[in-house]
Amino acid sequence: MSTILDVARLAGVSTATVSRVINSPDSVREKTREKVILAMVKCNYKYNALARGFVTKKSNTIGLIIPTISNSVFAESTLGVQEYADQKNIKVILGNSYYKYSQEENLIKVLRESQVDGLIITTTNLKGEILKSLVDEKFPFVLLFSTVKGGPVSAVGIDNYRGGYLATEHLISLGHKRICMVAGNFSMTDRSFHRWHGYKKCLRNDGILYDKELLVQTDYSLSGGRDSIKKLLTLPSPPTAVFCSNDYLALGAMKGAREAGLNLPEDLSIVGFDDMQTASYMVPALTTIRQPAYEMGQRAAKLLLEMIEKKSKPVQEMMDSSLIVRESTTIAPGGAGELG
Amino acid sequence: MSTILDVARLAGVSTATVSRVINSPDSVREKTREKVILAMVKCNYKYNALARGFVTKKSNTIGLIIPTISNSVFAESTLGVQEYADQKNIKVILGNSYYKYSQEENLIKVLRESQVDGLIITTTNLKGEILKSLVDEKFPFVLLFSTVKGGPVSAVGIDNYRGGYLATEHLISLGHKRICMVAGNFSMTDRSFHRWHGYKKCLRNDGILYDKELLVQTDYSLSGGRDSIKKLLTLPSPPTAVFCSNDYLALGAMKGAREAGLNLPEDLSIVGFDDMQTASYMVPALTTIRQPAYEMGQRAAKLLLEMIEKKSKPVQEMMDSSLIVRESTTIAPGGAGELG
DNA sequence: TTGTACGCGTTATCAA
DNA sequence: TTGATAACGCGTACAA
Repeated sequence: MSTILDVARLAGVSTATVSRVINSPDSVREKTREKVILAMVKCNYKYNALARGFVTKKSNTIGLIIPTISNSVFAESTLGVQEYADQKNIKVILGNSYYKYSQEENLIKVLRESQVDGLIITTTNLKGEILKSLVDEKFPFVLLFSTVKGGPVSAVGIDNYRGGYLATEHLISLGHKRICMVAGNFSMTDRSFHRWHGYKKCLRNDGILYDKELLVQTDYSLSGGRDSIKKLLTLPSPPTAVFCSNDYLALGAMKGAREAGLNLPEDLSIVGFDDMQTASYMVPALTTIRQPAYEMGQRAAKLLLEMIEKKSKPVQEMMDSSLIVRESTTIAPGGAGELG
Repeated sequence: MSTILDVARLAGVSTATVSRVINSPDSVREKTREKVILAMVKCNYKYNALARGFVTKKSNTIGLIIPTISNSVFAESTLGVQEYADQKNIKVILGNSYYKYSQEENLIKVLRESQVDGLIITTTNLKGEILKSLVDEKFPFVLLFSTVKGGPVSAVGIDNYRGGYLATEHLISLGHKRICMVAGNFSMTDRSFHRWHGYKKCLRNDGILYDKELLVQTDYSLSGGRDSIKKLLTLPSPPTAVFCSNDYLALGAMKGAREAGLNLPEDLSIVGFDDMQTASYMVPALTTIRQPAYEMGQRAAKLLLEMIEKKSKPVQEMMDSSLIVRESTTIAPGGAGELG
């Protein structure tokens, strides 16, 4: 593999000149430039970005840590990050934490050793020591899908509490009183926890007694949704509606409910969370809380690159989320809702 | 940011000794080691993997190029690659080509400049010049989702021709005669092209005249599937079955068919391709050709790392694919199939 | 077991 | 406009 030194020798110039034709072609006389370029093709020269990073102390690489790429909402946000980074000629190294804090810790360590210029993290543990140390060392990073309010941390996210509230409110407006929740494990994600808080608060505001039997925590999987709803449907007084803290759980719940002999949506109204790309193609089409995952990824990338570039101050950005009503929710059996 | 030199000074040893503590701790006396480790924590030393790569000429990083992370089959394969790489302490830089060859070319260039040790590519253009140049320069890479037979290229994939054949055979065995195909654009992916070949050949072998009106090419999207099937259903002699070259198209086709007033699966049998994670949760559950995407990712990573390590010979690996019969296919209306 | 000294490919500074 | 050269942080012969 030839280097600028080889090129320089072949062209009869110094390495500095070769470097100049690469980085600021205008600063070198046309005649010389042509000589150099010719030499470059002659020895099939390939630029070494790593060596550059070594001296400029910039790798032009950022790290992106997500729970798992197989959840499509994170695939969407990843796409947003990538597209923005791409357009700024920044590479992105992807790592999955699998919702495990130890894995997240390790990824951060490894990525920093690789001299990434910054980090975008969908964290599993907002209170973790590792995030504190990033702050202490003024290492640029932004949290994604996580809204911390105030403090020295950049973040982009939505109001998960409000999302949970909206979902529940919708169900109540349809006349539902027995509303259960299938939630992602609180220990894995505080987003799910906040959605549950919104759910609980809404019930309370509408004078519905919170029944802790109506909450099931599970892992974010299709089968988790299916098994959870089946369990809930065996309760002495079974629910007529369910709020699932993501769309996979909702899709699983649809299957579970059908397997339990229910008709959808008549016998069970279902609300999801995320609005994944296939949500409107489900049967029945899924009512859900939309999260602009792609845009969030883009914003996070923009914020991070600004922090790296201009050493700008931490910013928390709250994106809009909204209820998308489709076919999976309907009036409660027996009791009439606002529509009845 | 402190370096081994700082650590060395603080510990009163040479940089070589610090380096040894990091890379082969056993080769240094315990007493010395302790001194060094103490010094490391004292100055909050962080290892610089980039500098190491610079001297060892190994970045311990590989590049992964896929069409788009928002297709869940590529998310699965990406996960496979990542998990294998992770376990070998290799980082993965991810890039999306969006099915565009120019983008793929550019990614390869950028990743090589970043000194990745190798590349895993789900290519959009098997005949492209850039792949040839990788071969010529003996740069380690393996193709994923692409089986080239023989030649100096490593690849892991499935037999797409056979997949198309199996899908069609299944439909024919159910008594279908008007079988259409909704395919991903052949210009974007030769996988789709090979599946179509299998489809065509199977029709021919069973004495069914191939009707080119029954083929629609579209982009790999939900709406592409929906719109395509709607168009096909307006044919004078509409199809009773459809083979879609991936599961997104199939899901879209389900929606389109319903919107056209059909009952599923009675009025239209649908076969997909990939067996994405939600396939069995669709309504009706999708009959499809299973592709072991996760395992393929793992194999590709293993192959690549072996090539990098041992300079091993190129290998083509064909993974198993199989027909998974679920609920979306049934006996042809009117005509009785084998089951009738 | 430990230290010295050089090299890796590039940029940046300063001088010409 | 161009050249000479130091510097970046680490690994590794080779020497001690």
